[in-house]
Amino acid sequence: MAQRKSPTRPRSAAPPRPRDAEQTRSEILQAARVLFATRGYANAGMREIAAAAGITPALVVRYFGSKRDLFVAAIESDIGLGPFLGPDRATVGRHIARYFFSKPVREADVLSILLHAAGQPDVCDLATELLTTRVIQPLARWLGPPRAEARAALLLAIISGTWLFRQALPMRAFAGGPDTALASCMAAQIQHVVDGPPEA
Amino acid sequence: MAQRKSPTRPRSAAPPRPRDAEQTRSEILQAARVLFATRGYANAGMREIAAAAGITPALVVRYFGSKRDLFVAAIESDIGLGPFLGPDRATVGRHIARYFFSKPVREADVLSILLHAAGQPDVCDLATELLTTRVIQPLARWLGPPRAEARAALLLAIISGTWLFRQALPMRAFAGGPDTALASCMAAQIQHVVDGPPEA
DNA sequence: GTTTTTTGTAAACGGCTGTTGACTTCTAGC
DNA sequence: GCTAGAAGTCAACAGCCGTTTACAAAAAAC
Repeated sequence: MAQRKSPTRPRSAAPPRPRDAEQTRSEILQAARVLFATRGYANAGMREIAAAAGITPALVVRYFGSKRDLFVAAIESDIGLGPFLGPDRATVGRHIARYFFSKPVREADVLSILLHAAGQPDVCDLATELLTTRVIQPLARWLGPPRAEARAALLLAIISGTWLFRQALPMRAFAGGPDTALASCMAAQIQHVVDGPPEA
Repeated sequence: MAQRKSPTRPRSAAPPRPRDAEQTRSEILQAARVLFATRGYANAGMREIAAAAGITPALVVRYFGSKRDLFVAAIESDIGLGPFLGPDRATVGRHIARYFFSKPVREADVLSILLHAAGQPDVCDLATELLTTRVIQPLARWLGPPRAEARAALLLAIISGTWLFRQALPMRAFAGGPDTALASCMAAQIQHVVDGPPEA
């Protein structure tokens, strides 16, 4: 029988992962973003997240406290349309559409994560607050009158709806790249809302 | 101590529900629609659905077999934009917007249920198939060229995004009635897609 | 070289889940 | 009235969940 050198590490086939707290922490966050985005808050389990990060679920708890706190940490870092809200208003529709349709399907994204928070009692309040203060309000300020808030909300709905069917379900009709007819339709539609009030 | 007349019904304060299989079945379906729509497929439990219908979870299983089959039964009855796809194309945007913004927040709706299917491995295939065959394809036929399918997908995204933020999260910015600025913006936006290709 | 702190694992906890089988209770047919 | 079957309840199952506790190993401090 093969002798085992130590009872706690029976085989050294997998080398012991180098202990680096900072990298482990970021790997947990990355795994959480991917799984929250693709499977939703309820369906992404702690064991699944831990396995994707290559560690043990107990360690996830030790790093982030609880699943809800991990969710908060996964989305509070980067959210918002800030990079698009520059002075060039004439091409913002094309830029946004190109950005979203260039990302590969099923990639982690803050918007997907927030959409999956719908219906989860313990995180949907957080999601609505973040979407209001970090997306709708800055967008409304950038759009300006008339009907700034309504147009901002409509833009959020267009982008989120497209993103939802592309990333979360996902549907084949939304699967193409940035040169599809759908991407250009979306660009024109966004631009139409940005340019002016869609009704007198 | 108060004597109990029978061990199986200790108190007759609540009269025994009249036994009507057909009505019970429809009450289960209604409760399932409401809870699937508001809490999502994963978070709506069988016990919760049964309690909302006034019965026992075992009875739900006996009527519908499993949770997934109940989900199928709850959505397959009514789905589609059929009622709106009439010959009058000039006002369809206003009609759709008025319809959606007239429904009270948190009411059961097939669209909400389908959106909540995102990320659930056992039902999202069914959701994408239903949305494709019952919504996108009829809508594309009704719209006609050019870019029929892309425009249909975009319309689905606009409606679903608005509906998601209004019903599922829900966000205050989407909470108003059919006379709000957002409703009229949405109507104009839908009409813009229906009327013609948003880009040459 | 020894001790302390950090980084990680292993196993278990209570609680909730969908589902099942055995059991009552009401109702319709004879 | 009696009985067969439908309608419904009850208690329990196995399995998964997030979380906790106890412990091992690596790194750092002294």
